[in-house]
Amino acid sequence: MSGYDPSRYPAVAVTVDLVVLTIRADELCVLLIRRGEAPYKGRWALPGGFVRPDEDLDRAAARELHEETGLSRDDVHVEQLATYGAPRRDPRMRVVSVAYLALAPDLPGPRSGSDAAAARWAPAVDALAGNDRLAFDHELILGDGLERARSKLEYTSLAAAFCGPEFTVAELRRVYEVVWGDSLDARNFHRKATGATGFLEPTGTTTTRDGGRPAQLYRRGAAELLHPPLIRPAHDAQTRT
Amino acid sequence: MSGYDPSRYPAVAVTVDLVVLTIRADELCVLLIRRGEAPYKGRWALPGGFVRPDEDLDRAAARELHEETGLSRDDVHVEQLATYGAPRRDPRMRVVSVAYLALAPDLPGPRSGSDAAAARWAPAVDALAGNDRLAFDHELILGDGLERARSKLEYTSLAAAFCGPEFTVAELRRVYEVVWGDSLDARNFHRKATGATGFLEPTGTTTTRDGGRPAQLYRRGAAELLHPPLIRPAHDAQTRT
DNA sequence: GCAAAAGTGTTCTTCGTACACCCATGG
DNA sequence: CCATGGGTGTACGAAGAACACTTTTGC
Repeated sequence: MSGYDPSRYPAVAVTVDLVVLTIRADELCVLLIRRGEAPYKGRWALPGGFVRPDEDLDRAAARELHEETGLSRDDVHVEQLATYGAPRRDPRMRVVSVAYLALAPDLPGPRSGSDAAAARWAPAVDALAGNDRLAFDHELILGDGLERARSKLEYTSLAAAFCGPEFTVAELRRVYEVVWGDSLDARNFHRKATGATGFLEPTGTTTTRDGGRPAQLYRRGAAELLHPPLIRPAHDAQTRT
Repeated sequence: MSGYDPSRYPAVAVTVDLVVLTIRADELCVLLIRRGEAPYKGRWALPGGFVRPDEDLDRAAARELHEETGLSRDDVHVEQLATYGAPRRDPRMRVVSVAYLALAPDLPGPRSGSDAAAARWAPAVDALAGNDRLAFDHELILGDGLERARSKLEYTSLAAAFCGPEFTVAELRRVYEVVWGDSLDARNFHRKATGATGFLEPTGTTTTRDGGRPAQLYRRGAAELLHPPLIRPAHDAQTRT
């Protein structure tokens, strides 16, 4: 890194953009904001905003998340996804955007925040392949976020971030089924999920909210990584050479 | 993203930093540059530099890599690692750095580029835990890079990026052993590596450069992801509950 | 009782591991 | 012919998939 010459390296704006995912009505949904200003006025976009002068990137992401959803970092899993900086991705000026992935439980309470003209939860697949394209390169970002979420469910305890503080094994299984778009054997899933060390912590109480026999309630355990992992069904896709 | 007001959001500089890894003499090594200017003058740092006004981030990383090593993108695997933007990580000004991970084969040819005062390949573990600390937050970045490399070897064909264009199974195995710091059963490794679909493509020729019976030479195959993956030995670390 | 969902047991197969063994070269 | 590493065969045990079966609720 040599000396910094402002005339040679003009100002760059740094933003954070959020891929906020949740599960509503057995669908994987992403939070979208309708843009109230040009460019892309009226189009849907991922929530986000400028990083403030003395603000860490993670903090900026948490702040934006709170502004748009009212959620705090304790309720939601947030992690950095990737950074997007193509020269003309924003027509106004050079904008480098650090994207974050957030996984939230389905929140029945208040949703929209302050400055957003309109916000909605859109089914993730519709947002990716729908008729009205997202603003900027946000479909690219969303695609990367979905891929990250899908693969991280396999080897981390992240699926629990989609559930409330207490949940049943069946509710957890629905998370996997919705995110992977695949059905799983309830019996084997139960064994694997309860068998993975540090994944689930029984609360001792039960619930019948899913119907049928009362189910044990669990909290998320301390483990971040799953041993052994839950493997996504192979779907016998390719056979090469 | 609301309107942009330069007085409220002052200039931010964006740089790329590179974690360039290679294997030399059975050690995982990282490329370091000695800084010729303040801050951290005289200290070792990861190679990197400012992103140019009309330059994509990936392109900036490739350019810096070429400047420092002479390597082009065809020889080396390069991928984005993460972005670091703590407010005071650079004492001069706000600098957001997009870090890249590069995996290169051991190059016997020319090494140092143009503007680097001094460059060296340092064993990665020494650079992380050595007596002279790296400049800026580069130890944090290096640590993340090493972790990424180690885990990606399991489920991608990335290990081949450490080898030359043609290599033997034993040479590939050495890569895994060095990166993971573990010894692997040569016979089982052979079966798994040659059995993974699209991982290795036999050239038809053999070599005796490793001694003993001639070994088949391979090129990297088309597959990016390994099916099935090569699993890192468990080392029977934890046994819980 | 019946439907519905939770949870357990069992069988079969597949896969990882350990290691015996043979192959092809250089010296 | 012997040392060295390449490569194959095999046996055993662990883990995953499929599914029969029992348990406990609501209606």
